[in-house]
Amino acid sequence: MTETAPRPTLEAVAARAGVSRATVSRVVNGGDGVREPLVERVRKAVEELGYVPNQAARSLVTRRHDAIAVVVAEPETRVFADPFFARQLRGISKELTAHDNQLVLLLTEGRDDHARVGRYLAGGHVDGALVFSLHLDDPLPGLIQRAGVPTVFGGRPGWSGDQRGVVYVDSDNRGGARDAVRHLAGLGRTRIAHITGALDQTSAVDRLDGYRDVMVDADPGLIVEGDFTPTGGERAMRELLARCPDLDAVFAANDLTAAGALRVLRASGRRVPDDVAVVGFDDMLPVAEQTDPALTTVRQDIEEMGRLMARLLLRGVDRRTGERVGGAPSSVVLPTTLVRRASA
Amino acid sequence: MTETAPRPTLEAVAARAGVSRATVSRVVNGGDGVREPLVERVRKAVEELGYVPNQAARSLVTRRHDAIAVVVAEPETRVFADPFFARQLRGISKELTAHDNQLVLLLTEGRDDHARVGRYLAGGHVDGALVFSLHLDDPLPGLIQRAGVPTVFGGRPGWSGDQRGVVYVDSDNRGGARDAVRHLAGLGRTRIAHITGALDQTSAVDRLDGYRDVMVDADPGLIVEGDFTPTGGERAMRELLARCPDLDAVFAANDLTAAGALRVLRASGRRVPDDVAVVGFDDMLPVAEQTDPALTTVRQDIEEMGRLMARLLLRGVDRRTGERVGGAPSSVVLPTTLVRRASA
DNA sequence: GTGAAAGCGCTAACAA
DNA sequence: TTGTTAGCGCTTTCAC
Repeated sequence: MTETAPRPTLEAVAARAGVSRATVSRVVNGGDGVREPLVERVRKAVEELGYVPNQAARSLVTRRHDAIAVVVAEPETRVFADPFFARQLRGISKELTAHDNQLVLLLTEGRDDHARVGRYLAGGHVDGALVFSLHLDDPLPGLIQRAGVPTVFGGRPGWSGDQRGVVYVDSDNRGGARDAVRHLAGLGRTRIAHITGALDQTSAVDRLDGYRDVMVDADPGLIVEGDFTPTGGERAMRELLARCPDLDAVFAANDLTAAGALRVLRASGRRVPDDVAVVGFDDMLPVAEQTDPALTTVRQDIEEMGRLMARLLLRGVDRRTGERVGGAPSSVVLPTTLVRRASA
Repeated sequence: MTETAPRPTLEAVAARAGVSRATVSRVVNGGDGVREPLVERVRKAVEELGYVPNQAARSLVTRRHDAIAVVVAEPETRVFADPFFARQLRGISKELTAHDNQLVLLLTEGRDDHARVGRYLAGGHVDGALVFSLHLDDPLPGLIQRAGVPTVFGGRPGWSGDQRGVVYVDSDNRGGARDAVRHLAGLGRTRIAHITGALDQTSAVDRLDGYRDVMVDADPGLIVEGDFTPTGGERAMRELLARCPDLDAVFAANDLTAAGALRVLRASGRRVPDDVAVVGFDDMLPVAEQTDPALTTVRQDIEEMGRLMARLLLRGVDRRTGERVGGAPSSVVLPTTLVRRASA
């Protein structure tokens, strides 16, 4: 392995097959308009030489890259506390692979990286971007919009800029929250509390809205702000218990929060679900199935979210090449399902 | 945004700065051998035009891509049950970013994808590969080795092929396991059981070896095979309890397994750590801190592993360009640390 | 130290 | 249907 053998070029294949470079190119790119016998000969030559097209040369002329960027902002937060991220990536990867696209991963660590990402996207290295932006005040979405790259967001972006043309895929956080609270109500619970998520994220806001949809005139004391962490859940639960000792149910903004709440409830001597019923959100398996009792929760199809994001993006990208697509893609909100376990 | 403005080329910058393309190229690539006033003029032109080099054109001539592939095999297993993967990626990403390299993510779903990955790597699209291969019989490592791409493995690859030149970064699984068991022994425990991980993975094998290092002539009945999952941990723990009701400690191959074991212990009426002390492995926070009692475990620096992998790879890649590096990189095994919590 | 010119490997008009 | 030809934007000798 001292010297890597030079890889064969179109030229070499053409020579071997006894045709022109153009013909080889046609065959390699689908073979339309080339007569069968030639196609066969070229295929054979490609095979024998182990020819693989040089993507750089191809991109140089086509201006396509068959690559899309996945931008994940602020990985220090939620992204690394749970396996969501990996799940979404998997969905994205599957879809991209099916369309022969590569996935370029851009992880950002705060402000300094924004410029870098902006430059990269504006630099025309990829055909589009899939962006996960978690916070309401994140400057990234705006930056990316300015870069002029086709983009699909993961989760409703909560920024205040121009919303036109923004495409996102999200779970039905609000609807899922409604289902959770209705389920608790259906169990006969009347004093249903809510521990919110970090309210600088749209998912937390939407879940709170869903709670309010059902608990139209809920005691404001039943709502406490959490932050999507177990510790936050514990603190919030203690506060709730102090404020409303008569509560008989808790809807937590996510499973991690619910896990924290569960611990405090147990420590306080409450039995779950007998005294207090608990519902989470996410169906984050390593947590939801391991709590004691196992958690009733709202499941979102994370992998499907990823797949859909990629699909929407590729559709938009195809359009660039002139392919018909029947209108601009629009956002999609995926349904959630309530998963009943032991806690409610 | 109907028509994307054509991005400025070297030519344009050259014209604006009143120099040749060659000079601009030199400045853009470090500015060596160009006199200060010119450098300044070119920099200004670049700035004003918002020039970003076309990577495709550049790669076409340099044959470098400033991109490396991260190959993750079999994402359906462990990778998606815990946040490890994300952590490693983060470490990798940081290091690559610092060296202006992009991260191309290749997720594989079983055999069908191997050919695709092999083709991609052999196709010379990237300068190197970082490979996570979890199973002993994985054909991927061999495939990749054949592709002739500089590669660093995440975790000691356990395949039976030619080991020469194989570079990997791993945690000191064996040493960490020894520490865990010694800690239990230091607590005065004598009947220390071990629930292994999935033994088709080197990490599980190494941890078992570490256990054996300390428990030189342990009762074979104290060792039960698990699979790194909570359910496997439960099953194994039940078996252990049936076989050796007198055990006073358990070293579980990972935290998930420990969590399962903990539940069974509690159900059986054992108090932890009073009756049975438990130690896990990984320090997977969302689990280790949430169990009851919180888990004493062996921490590995996952992010550092990722960073190191990237560093080793880039070093090897640089060498290609003729840069001095002082010998081929060799594998690295990172130390672990015992984290004491309540369970032991 | 700087510029002119020759490609890198490919696709896409256009001609035949 | 097939071949010829002209670049895509850049780096890199090689003159000057």
